[in-house]
Formats: sequence, structure tokens, C-alpha cells
Amino acid sequence: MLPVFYSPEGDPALTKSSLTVREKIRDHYATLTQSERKFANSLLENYPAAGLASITIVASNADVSTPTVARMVQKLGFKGYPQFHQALLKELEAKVSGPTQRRANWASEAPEGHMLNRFSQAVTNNLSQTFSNVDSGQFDAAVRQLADTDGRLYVVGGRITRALADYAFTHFQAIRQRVTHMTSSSATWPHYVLDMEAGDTLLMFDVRRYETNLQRLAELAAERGVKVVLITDQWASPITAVAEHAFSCWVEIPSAWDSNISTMMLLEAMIAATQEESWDETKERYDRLDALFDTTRLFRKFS
Amino acid sequence: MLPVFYSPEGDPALTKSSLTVREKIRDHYATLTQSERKFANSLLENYPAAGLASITIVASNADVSTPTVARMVQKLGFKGYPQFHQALLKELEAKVSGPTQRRANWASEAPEGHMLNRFSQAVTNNLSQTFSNVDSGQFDAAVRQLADTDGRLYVVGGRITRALADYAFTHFQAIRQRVTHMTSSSATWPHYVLDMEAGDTLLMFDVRRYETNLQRLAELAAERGVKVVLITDQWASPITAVAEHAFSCWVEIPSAWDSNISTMMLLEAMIAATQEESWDETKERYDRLDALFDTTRLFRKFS
DNA sequence: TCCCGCGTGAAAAGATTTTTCCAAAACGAG
DNA sequence: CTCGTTTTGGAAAAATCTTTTCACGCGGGA
Repeated sequence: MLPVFYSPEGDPALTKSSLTVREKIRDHYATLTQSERKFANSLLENYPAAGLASITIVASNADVSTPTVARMVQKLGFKGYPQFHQALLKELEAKVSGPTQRRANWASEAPEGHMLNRFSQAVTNNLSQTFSNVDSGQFDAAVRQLADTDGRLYVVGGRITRALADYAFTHFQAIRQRVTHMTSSSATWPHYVLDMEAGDTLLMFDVRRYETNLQRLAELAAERGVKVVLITDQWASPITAVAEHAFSCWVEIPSAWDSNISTMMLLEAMIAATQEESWDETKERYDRLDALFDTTRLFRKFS
Repeated sequence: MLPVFYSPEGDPALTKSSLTVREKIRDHYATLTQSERKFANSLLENYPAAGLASITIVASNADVSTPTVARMVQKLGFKGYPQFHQALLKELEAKVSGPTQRRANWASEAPEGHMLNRFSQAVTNNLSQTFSNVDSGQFDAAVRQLADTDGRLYVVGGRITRALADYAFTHFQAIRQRVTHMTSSSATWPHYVLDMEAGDTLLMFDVRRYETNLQRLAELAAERGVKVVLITDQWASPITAVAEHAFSCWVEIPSAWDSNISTMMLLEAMIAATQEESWDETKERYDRLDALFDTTRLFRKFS
């Protein structure tokens, strides 16, 4: 016989729905206020440990007041904090005594063969492959090249990677000056090449199917003394031959096309590193950019 | 280096005495009185659940009085019942978060504090957070909506997420018919809204700083009966309120801006799922697209 | 039979936790 | 910029939990 602390009939919070606290938070997230979200995030980030202490401790850990927590758990549908606390405890307990100690996989509650799970597996694998194949020396060298504002930085991508090039452009533009986004319409590329000089940098994305035009462009640029930084896939674009720094990203997923998550990750890592490399210049640009956004009121204030 | 899950030095609760409560009970069993043993047995029979409630409840479940329990936990070496309670909790927690919590340090040979390593850590965490917060039912519903070719599919993003919207457009265009990419120039949006009909789908990206224009757009579209599928960050764009399906992505990384890797991952998972959902239509489109590429010779043959 | 000491739990006292109330601060609309 | 609304946290009140006190009952020994 199990000792039942809260018989289902006795506890409305558990009868009404068997949702986990996590799910309840998700469902009510839209109606939560700022500080309530602060607590919610703190809990989700360290779930469920961050909700197991007394309301006082839990609140101070999330840096909000006790009333905020109390109000929120009521919004979530609990009668009070103790009920909420018990619910978390129950979940934890269930997890321990649960049938199969669930695969150490992230995956949500989704069923075994669900796309979400298959996908998460593939992506994890890709990221890990990609990471372990990056040479940190090469990476640092490429970053120095990207941070070098003596020359211009050109960014270009192919049919699919155009989006990545766009993303790269948006960020590099915020970080440093003298950045040019070469649109994907290859007809205009010769004009850009005309202005390229030795010492400039060309950041290229080329994944299969590799594009002939991009290769031409890379060759022309390299001839003019432009340093080419290439982000490609695991099978390596032919541009690798003329590139100063080339990086391979693993891209296989269960689908007819290739994933660009590892590609994007490498790109973001480079942006982050570049920003760090030239933080003095960058910080000042960020501040000015922020001021401009404030003026134009394009964005909502975010605390 | 071996992954050390339980370093005695690391956990204060376990340093003082690395005995579990279970072991403590065994050690002191000889000195326990009759009623104390009654409680001890009750706890061991359902360990550690039977010790997680308040002393009152726990005592009454074991059919002994509160002072008995209080005296016993002191015999066991705890300062009071709360300490005993916490000890049990810690054990339970450790059991759950045990081996899986290993830090995913994929990273290459790069030194500990290298950006690549810091980055990989943050990204792993983001992906795992994002995954465990996706409701697979919501996901499936959103995918069905995205695969529905009775209505048009509109795609739009903000300043940063424009690139993601672009990426989404490129892929959805390959998968299904009737897809429109709303450019990021919000001046043209009213024209699109004019043509929107009930049953159409609007795939939106909105991460902080949330854009007022996007919110307007979402409201207008929702009013016309358009189903909004929203991909946002963990702090949730205000558009969540009018969206049919909303998904939160964890985006924090060691830098001044937010990462969009988890965002991209969710997007790719959706694309993959959509493709699977409507594979009959999709396959035929892919074949025709391939044939077109062959004809135009834009791409190199891939072996 | 009576007395003593130990174990036990009811109940009071004490400590802590949770909730409520309210004024100040933040926010957003006009 | 101002006003009205919502949100927030300090502090008191209420509820709950934990500990202590103490009297009762039981069993063993003189």
C-alpha cells in the first residue's frame, strides 16, 4: 500500500488535470507578469529543484518577492504554495520510480519515434561532430580575420545559405564597420569584386549542392588577394581549395534536405568570438544602435 | 579525465556524513524505541516518499506521534526534522539528475575557457531547454496547419529573424505550393493583409526586442481568421496572446545578443515534420525542382 | 503492593512559513 | 508629459509546522 499524502479526491489541483507543473507554466505563460516569468524561468532552468524549498527561499533565489510566487502558483491553478510544492514533489518521485529510467535524451514527452525526438538526436550528433572537428587555432585565426577592420568584410551565401549570410550580415554590421552583404543575385557580384582589395575578407557559405557561381567568385576574390573564410558542409565545397580558412559542418538529418543548425552554430560562435575580439569598438556601436532604436520606437521596451 | 558524478567534497550535504538516511537508520536501529522503529519501518517500506511530507502527516501515516518522529530524527544525527527532510530531498534529487547531468563538453581540443567551449555549453543547454518545453501535441497541430494547402502560407520575421523567415520560406516553397514571403519592409504588409483569408496560415518569428509592427500585423491577421503560428524566445513575445500555436526557444549565450540556434532547430524540425506530413505532394515537387536545377546548370553535379 | 524509570503522546509554546493587505513603483494610453 | 491602471514587494496577519513540556501509563523490581 502506498501512503497517500494527497488523495486525488482531496486535492482539486491534481484531479482537474494531470498536467505537469512545467506544462502548466507553459499554458499560463502568456498571462504571467514580468516578475512571475522571472520566477517561472528560474524554475524551468533548474527543474524541479528550484521549486522544492520553501516559498521564501525559492522566491529569493529567483530574485522576486514571496507574494509574486504565491500569486503565480495560484494563477497556475494551485490552491496555494504548499499544493504547488507537493505537485513538484510528486513529479520527482514519479520520475524516480518510473518504469524505464528514460533515455538520457532531452526529448520532451513526445513518443519515441516522434519527429521531435528523431530530430533532436540527429542534431545533437551533428553538433558534436562539428565541434570536435573545429581546430581552435584555425577558428581563432579566422576570427581575427573577421575582426580586422582595415579591410572590408564581404558576406555571401548560396541558394539555401543566403539566409545564413543575411544573418551573418545583420550581426557583423552591428559589431563592426565596413561590412557588405553581397546579394544572392550573382549578376551583381562582378561589381563588388571590382572594389575588392588585398586584405579584404570574404565570408562565404557553400553547402551542397555547391554552386558554380560561388566558386567563380571565390577564385576571383582569392586572385585579388582577398582572404576567403569558408563555412561548408562535411563533404567540403570545392572552394576549400582557395579558402584561407575553411570549416566543415555536419548536416545530416532524417529528411530530404540538409540541416543548417551546426552551420549556424559555427557562425554564431564566430560572431560571438569576433565581438569579444573587438569589444571596445563593438560596445560603443551597440550603445549607439540602441539609442537609435529608442529614438525610432520600432521596438517595444524590454527590461 | 573521468566524469565524476558524486565528488564527496562537492556536496556539502554529503560531506558531513556521506551516509544516506537509509544507512543512518540501519546504524541506529538498535537504539530506537518501539514507536520509533514503527516509523523507521514505515519509512523504509516506502523510501523516501514516506518521509517527504510534513512531520505531522508523516507521523500520522506511520501511526505514531510527532514527538516520536522528532526525537528519532535527532537520534539519527539531524538537528531537527527540517534537516532530515532536506536530506531525503537531496537524495531524491541526486537520483534523478544523476549521470545524465554530465556536462556535454563536446568541444575539440580547445582550452577550457575558449569561446568554442563556452558556446557549445550554452547551446546544448538552450537546445535541451527548448526541447523539453515543446508540447508534442501543439507541435503536431502547428505542423498540420503549416501543411494545409487549402489556405496560403505567409512567412514573416523581424529585424534579426528576417533571416529565419527567409530560410523558412526557401524550404516551404520547395515543400508546398501557395507560400508567400512577406518582406521585412513593414510598409508593404497591409497589401498582404488585404489578401489574407480565414484559413490561411501566418508563420511569424518574433524575438526580443519585440517589434510593434509585428504585433500589429499579428492582430490584424488574427482578426481576419488567419491562424498564427509563432516562434518566439523564452520570454514570449506579446504576439503569443493572439497566436494559435506559440513556441518558446531558449536563446541565452555568453554574448551581448541572443542565439537563434534553438529557434532554427525548432523551425527545421517543423519543416521536416511538414515535409513528412505531405510527402506525396512534396516528393513530386522535389523531383521537378531537381530537374529544373539540372537544366539551368546552376549547380555542380554532386557525386 | 508500591515505587521508579522509561516511553509515549496531548497540548502548549515557539518557530517558520504562507497569505493578505496596502502603499509605492512601473507601465502604457492618450 | 500626465493620469489611471497594473504590478510589485514590504510588512503584518494568519496559518501551519516543529519543538518542548509535561502528565500519564506501563512494566520491572523491591
